[in-house]
Amino acid sequence: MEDVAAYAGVSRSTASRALNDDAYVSMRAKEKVLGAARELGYSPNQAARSLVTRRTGAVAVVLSEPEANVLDDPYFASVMHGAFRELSTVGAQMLLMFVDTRDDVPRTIKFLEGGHADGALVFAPHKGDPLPTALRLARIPVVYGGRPGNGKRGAHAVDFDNKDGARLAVEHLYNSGRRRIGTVTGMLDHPAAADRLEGWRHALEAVGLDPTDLSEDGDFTMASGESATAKLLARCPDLDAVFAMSDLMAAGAMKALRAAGRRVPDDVAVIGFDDHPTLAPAMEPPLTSIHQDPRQQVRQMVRKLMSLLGGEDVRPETTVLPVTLMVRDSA
Amino acid sequence: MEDVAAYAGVSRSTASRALNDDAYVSMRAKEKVLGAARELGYSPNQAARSLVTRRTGAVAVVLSEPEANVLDDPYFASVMHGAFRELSTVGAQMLLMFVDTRDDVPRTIKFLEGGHADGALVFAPHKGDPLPTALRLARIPVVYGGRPGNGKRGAHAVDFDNKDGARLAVEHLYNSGRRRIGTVTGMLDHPAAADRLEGWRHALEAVGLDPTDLSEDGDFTMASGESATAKLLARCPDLDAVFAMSDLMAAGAMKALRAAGRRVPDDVAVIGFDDHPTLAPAMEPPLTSIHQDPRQQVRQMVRKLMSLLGGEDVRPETTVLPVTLMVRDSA
DNA sequence: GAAAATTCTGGGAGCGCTCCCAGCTTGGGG
DNA sequence: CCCCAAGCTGGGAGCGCTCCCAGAATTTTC
Repeated sequence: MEDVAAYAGVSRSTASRALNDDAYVSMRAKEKVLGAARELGYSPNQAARSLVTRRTGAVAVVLSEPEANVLDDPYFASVMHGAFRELSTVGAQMLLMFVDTRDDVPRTIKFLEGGHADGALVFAPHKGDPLPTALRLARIPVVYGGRPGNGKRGAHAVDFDNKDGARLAVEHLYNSGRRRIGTVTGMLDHPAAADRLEGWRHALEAVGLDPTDLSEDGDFTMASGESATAKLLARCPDLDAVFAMSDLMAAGAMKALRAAGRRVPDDVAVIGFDDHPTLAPAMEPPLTSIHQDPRQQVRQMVRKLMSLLGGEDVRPETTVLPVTLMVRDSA
Repeated sequence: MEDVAAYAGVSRSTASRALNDDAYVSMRAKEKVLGAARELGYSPNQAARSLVTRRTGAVAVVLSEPEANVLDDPYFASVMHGAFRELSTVGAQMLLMFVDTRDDVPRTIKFLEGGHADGALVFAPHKGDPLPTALRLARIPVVYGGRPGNGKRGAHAVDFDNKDGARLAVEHLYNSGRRRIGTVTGMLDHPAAADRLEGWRHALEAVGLDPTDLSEDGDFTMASGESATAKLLARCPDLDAVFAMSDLMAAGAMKALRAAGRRVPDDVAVIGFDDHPTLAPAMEPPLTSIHQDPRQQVRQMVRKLMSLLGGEDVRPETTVLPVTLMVRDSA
């Protein structure tokens, strides 16, 4: 920077101010500095800057989820890409971290404490996940994607309206004449799955149907969707609708239904959750699904984190994003 | 650190040495320092360390690929996760960057030049991608995943044996009696697709078959696999096998075949490429595919990058990883 | 048992930047 | 015409660490 300043004929201080467009720099000086920087191919040393500003310009994106789920669920791909784009717009770098095993937790905390990142965006912590507690102790600015599992107050989060999504699904099925509406859940220690289950149950009861025996547990994978649906079918041969808590499980459900000789949607209707832009319309038949927009979720999360980092005294709360029903052919 | 040193009753220097387990520190001093650090909950300031060592401890993972592909192709999910795990083992952080548009290139370069990362792992640059050239000019240590598009010498890369994969597919199909073996390509400006196409053509010619009219261009997406297969079928109604250059396109091919009333594998055999651990076996029928191991690729890439960063004078070369044929039911 | 080698320690310098403060310049109001 | 506020500039300090070097403590060697 010294060189740039010399080349521009100003002092280090003025150069620094110009480069960071601070107040109190004359137009002339600013232009000269910027020109000099360009000509000299100068780019500031991030480490030195961080050392004094105590900001790294990086945000950690933490996926606290078993490996298999993150790998297969296209929802996470959307999240990662959305996070990158949103962080780009605020000039932040994206540090990606996976937390698969319990061993990863201390390492992640250690890292975050080391000041490598200014804050973190944490996705999908499930019930009993030690990460949120550790994070809170470490006093690191964190925004959660989805309601943090261990119902802690005082967390900043952006969630989808999972309960309402389930209601939309059930009502749509009910209105098209279905009366035996089963569900294939996600892992129930996962708040989203728990909320969807609750929404499903309430919606059934609201229209006077009995949820007993109509729920089978899955784990968000396609294979689990298939086996859960098979079990459901064995237990309730008169099943006429399946609400799967992810598109991937809906795909599994369709496989099971096909294997059992049921036609979709003629014999059994299927509704998914996620409305993944390529997966859902590509299915056979195209999947009716609860639409949620991960990009919007990430945008809100980034916004929240930024105001947190900006020192604003944001009240910790969970922002709930609406979901909608996307009707295609499967229901 | 000063505090830790004082608490341990040694000097700053000794504390630093102990923390970085340098040579020439007595056991006693080391233990005291480590103990003090633990008790005081000290964790070193990365920025200060970077400033003097000129190392950040972070590696950028760059996905130079159109958005849609990265989002949908489960191959990239495997790559990201593998990269994280491999980088973890060498204590490096993972900075994720997507390069979708031409505008992203200068920003990416700027960033890497700024010394935010020690090196980069760059995936899937296609022909005409300006990134590799820019990267070379910037003298940043880079290892490519897949052969870099613009056939530059002097690049470090880890690729799969795409030609041989195509050969394996064709030979398997030929040996099971298929004689009209079509292919659905990926984007041909993508080296992997180009190599697979060449392998397919050579293999056909090697057994005395004519590749004319039997190739249709796709772009690695499921939709393109479907439409390309439909076109292939229209042109060559006697088609009895499809070699799709990705599992996702194989899924599309199956859809098209089903729509045309062809049975798989009875009428038309289908082989994919990637052998994605959850996608391929989940298909109906389970997909025969060319198996490649992204984890192994990433491991080699990280190893290469590390020796590059370690100052070793590694000869730039493309390491070629073998692929195998995974036989399931579709062919 | 002294000299030489070896292991260990502490202080000083400096990495490249931002921030604070003092000072210098300009212009407008009393 | 002087004073004071506001706009702008430059130098000094210091962020928290690692590295270098000189010197102290310990061991080895003849």
